[in-house]
Amino acid sequence: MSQKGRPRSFDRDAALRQAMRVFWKKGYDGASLAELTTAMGINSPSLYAAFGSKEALFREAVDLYGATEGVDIWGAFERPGSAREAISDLLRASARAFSEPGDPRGCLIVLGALNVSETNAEVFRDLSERRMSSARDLAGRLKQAVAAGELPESADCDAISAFYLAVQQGMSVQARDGASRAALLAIADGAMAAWDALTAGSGRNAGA
Amino acid sequence: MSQKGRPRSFDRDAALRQAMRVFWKKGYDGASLAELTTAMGINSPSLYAAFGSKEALFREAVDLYGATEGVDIWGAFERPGSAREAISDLLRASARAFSEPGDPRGCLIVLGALNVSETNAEVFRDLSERRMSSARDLAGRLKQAVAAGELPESADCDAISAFYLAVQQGMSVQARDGASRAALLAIADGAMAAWDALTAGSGRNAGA
DNA sequence: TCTATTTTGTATCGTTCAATACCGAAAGAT
DNA sequence: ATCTTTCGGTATTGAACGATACAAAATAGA
Repeated sequence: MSQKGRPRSFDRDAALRQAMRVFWKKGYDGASLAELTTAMGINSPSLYAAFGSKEALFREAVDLYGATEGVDIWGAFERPGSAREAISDLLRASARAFSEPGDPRGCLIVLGALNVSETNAEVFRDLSERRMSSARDLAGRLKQAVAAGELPESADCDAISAFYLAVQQGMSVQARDGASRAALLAIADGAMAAWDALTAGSGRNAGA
Repeated sequence: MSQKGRPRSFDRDAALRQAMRVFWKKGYDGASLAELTTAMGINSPSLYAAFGSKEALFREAVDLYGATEGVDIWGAFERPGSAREAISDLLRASARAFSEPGDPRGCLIVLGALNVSETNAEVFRDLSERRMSSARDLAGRLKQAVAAGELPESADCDAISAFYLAVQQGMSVQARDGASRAALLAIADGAMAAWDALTAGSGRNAGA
């Protein structure tokens, strides 16, 4: 009923998966239409008919990334367990995801567009908001732990969240530089070494 | 004696400084020749005569960045003091440099080229090597502290170095997302909260 | 003053970019 | 079987890209 004319001859989901991998590897600006259409196995008119534009295709690709890789990485936040376990699992899952053999290295949401140009301003904003949304999710999990009495009231949840997210983002950079899975896991463990001092600290500027 | 023909009518160093700021803000790929020449106040033939190519100009810009911003950030490694002070100063100086009013946010060496394309492969490699060289410098300072008896033999200097560098790299990402100076400094302090546990730990995988 | 040498500004090179016009092909609807 | 609708493939669009050809302009040395 919905299918009136000539049916599409390619798998839209499979094509989107290939596009996601190209964006993941090359970034938004670095991924050319020629490279995208080659990887997707279609011609550019088919791409525009099915996805609208390069920017719209990228948005769908990022959504798909969140629904696949993102679930692997952030899954610990849905499962029961302590806040410490959730963050440790987040970092260790990130280390594994960013060094998965056969996959592009690092995180699409972090590496997809870090420089603003005239053509990618909206894309940068979208990714930036996703990153900041992750920070809010992480802080929310910590505040929940405070409310549950798991962490002291003095814990600076926003600062702790920003710190652990910075570690995860730095792992994306080092993954691009070829860091081994063991090296990334060591970074994750190193970050968890701060947990006791961070959560027991006096909230504002515990270190120094 | 060396000046035979028509003298150059612009200040090469000043033009390079402007080029550095454009690359810093837009990245290597995102900085177009038109934008560079406009900021430098010259035409493209003058750019090519004075610097050779866009890639060669970028290399000189990164060298200048290292000789100016880099000195501010890594200065603590030349000054006397404990390894802990050196790393704390490194992170806090990074937080300040990445949020300096009037300057582009984040680090040119981290953000200049994180996606590899056909035209920037050598640029990516150059920046990647600079990042890894920083990791070696940081680890070297830690090993020096171990040799001096300041840190225990069990300290995993490479892992600690990778962790703190990841924090610094993540700070560049959050600086691009608009994080305040206070937020970046809080990340630096949060990372230092790991120091005691990291350096006293059993070398391999202290956390978890 | 004349020649050699280098820089300057204009105008443009060929390539690649994202995005379409066009038309024949392939399906459902009647 | 014919009409309508949508898709596929070829060819191409105008704009922006990095990089130069060229000739006038400006200096040093003769």
